[in-house]
Amino acid sequence: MLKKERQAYILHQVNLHNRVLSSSLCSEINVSEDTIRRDLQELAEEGKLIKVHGGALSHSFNQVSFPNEGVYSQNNKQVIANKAIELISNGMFVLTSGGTTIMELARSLPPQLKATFISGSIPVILEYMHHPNIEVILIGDKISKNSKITVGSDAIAKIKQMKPDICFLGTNALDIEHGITDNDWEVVQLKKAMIEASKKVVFLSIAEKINSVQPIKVCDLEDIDLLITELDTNNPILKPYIQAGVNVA
Amino acid sequence: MLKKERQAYILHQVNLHNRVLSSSLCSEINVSEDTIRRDLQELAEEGKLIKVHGGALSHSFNQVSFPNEGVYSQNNKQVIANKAIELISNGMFVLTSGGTTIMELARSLPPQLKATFISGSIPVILEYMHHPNIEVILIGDKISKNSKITVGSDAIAKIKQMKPDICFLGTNALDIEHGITDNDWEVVQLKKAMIEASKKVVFLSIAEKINSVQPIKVCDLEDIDLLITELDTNNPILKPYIQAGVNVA
DNA sequence: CAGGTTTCTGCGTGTTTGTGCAGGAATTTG
DNA sequence: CAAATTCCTGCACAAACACGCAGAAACCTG
Repeated sequence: MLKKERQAYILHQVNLHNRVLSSSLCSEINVSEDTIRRDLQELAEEGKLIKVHGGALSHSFNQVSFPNEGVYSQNNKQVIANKAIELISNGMFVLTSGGTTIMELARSLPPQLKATFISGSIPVILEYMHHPNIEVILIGDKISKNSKITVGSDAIAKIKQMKPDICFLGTNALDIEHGITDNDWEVVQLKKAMIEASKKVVFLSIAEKINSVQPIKVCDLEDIDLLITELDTNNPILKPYIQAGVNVA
Repeated sequence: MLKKERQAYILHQVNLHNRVLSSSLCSEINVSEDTIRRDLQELAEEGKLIKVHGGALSHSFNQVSFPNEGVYSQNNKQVIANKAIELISNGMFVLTSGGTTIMELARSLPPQLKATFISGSIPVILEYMHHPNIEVILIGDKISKNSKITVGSDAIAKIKQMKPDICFLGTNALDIEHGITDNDWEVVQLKKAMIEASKKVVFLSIAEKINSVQPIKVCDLEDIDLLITELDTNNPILKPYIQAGVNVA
């Protein structure tokens, strides 16, 4: 990996997460900690980030601080993303839906990963495009402006032609009785096609989505190959799902 | 292998992968590392790539780095965009390529316009999405990271299924003898398909692109239904083109 | 076409840059 | 304050680089 690429990657990470640890960077990029430190120092001299003990901070971080729904939920999605990433290995074909949890997954992909990612979500695709080593395949069709995702029969047909190794789906609502449910008809059609096409179906869900129901059904619990949450696997909330035969991570 | 061929190959590789190592190039092309270095240096001086220690990077890699083409060229593009907009009316199906001139067109669309826009360029699509009244259709396929556009046989097949009312294409190089030329093979394939599919083909070109040639041919002058530049139609630069039968606006 | 000129390429020289490692100083943390 | 990180300094080594030179090819040009 070239020095400039590395620095661009670091900068990208800093701007996304507002912070970065040199230790985690050095394991992601696979270079010595010294190199990372020198990079951070250089970038700091150029004023592109703020170096601190143990890592670096985004410049914008300073004034903005914590207005949003917060680090809490963000960290949860980080945890989920990290669990999901372990399932991806080089050479895989990965199909993903849209949504903030998938975004977090896209942001956290290790830079040396070489795989092919397929999606119809514009924000997610943008994230994939920043990654140095992954191939990106965009599913085309009419764009639904509110969900920023391509929807329609062409998109569904295209998905059905594929046989991705694994499929990651964000979750809107998950319930022991009603399974996975959602509130956008067109998105549901897409998700159904994705589930059907994929060898392995993984749902990503933050805990607050568990035990809630939405009007339109996506699939049953049996169709889930793996459910990833930020919770520990022996958390009591998950117990009924495990008993119902759902694999949980 | 000739020098020009070699440099074209290098450029192609850089545009394809966003990065290139001089070591891998020299084993691919089978010339000494010095020659590669000299080529890279030359291309860097022409501003066609960014040279770094160990290889080179695509220009689009740092989206930050376009310190050139200032307000002047921007205003020119505004003029072009305004001329182009007059050709669009409500209910039309409009097919567009990517590029900065098309971006300017996308940004300048009047908010009350109700039409359907089709493109495979991610930045352009993002612009369309912000528009309140237009429908957006995204052409899917593998994303070429450097041109930020979907390329491949699927995209071409999809374009060929369409019959848009009008098609706006950015121009890389225009010459009285060689017609429209470009430097990215995959993009050229797309443009050819777009030209074939559309009822009316409009090329947008800033004056500095006129009378220049690139290695790969897109189409002849006869295939152009209308050429839009920022120049006045009786500007002497345009005269030979008008005499050759090109419609100019 | 002969002779000269320019361009292109590869090689050898020494120099610069990028990276990792070791050991001691500085810092955070409990 | 003690342990653990993290940081800095200097050093070593390999890879990449710049420069000059020489032979070969291409290209004028009268």
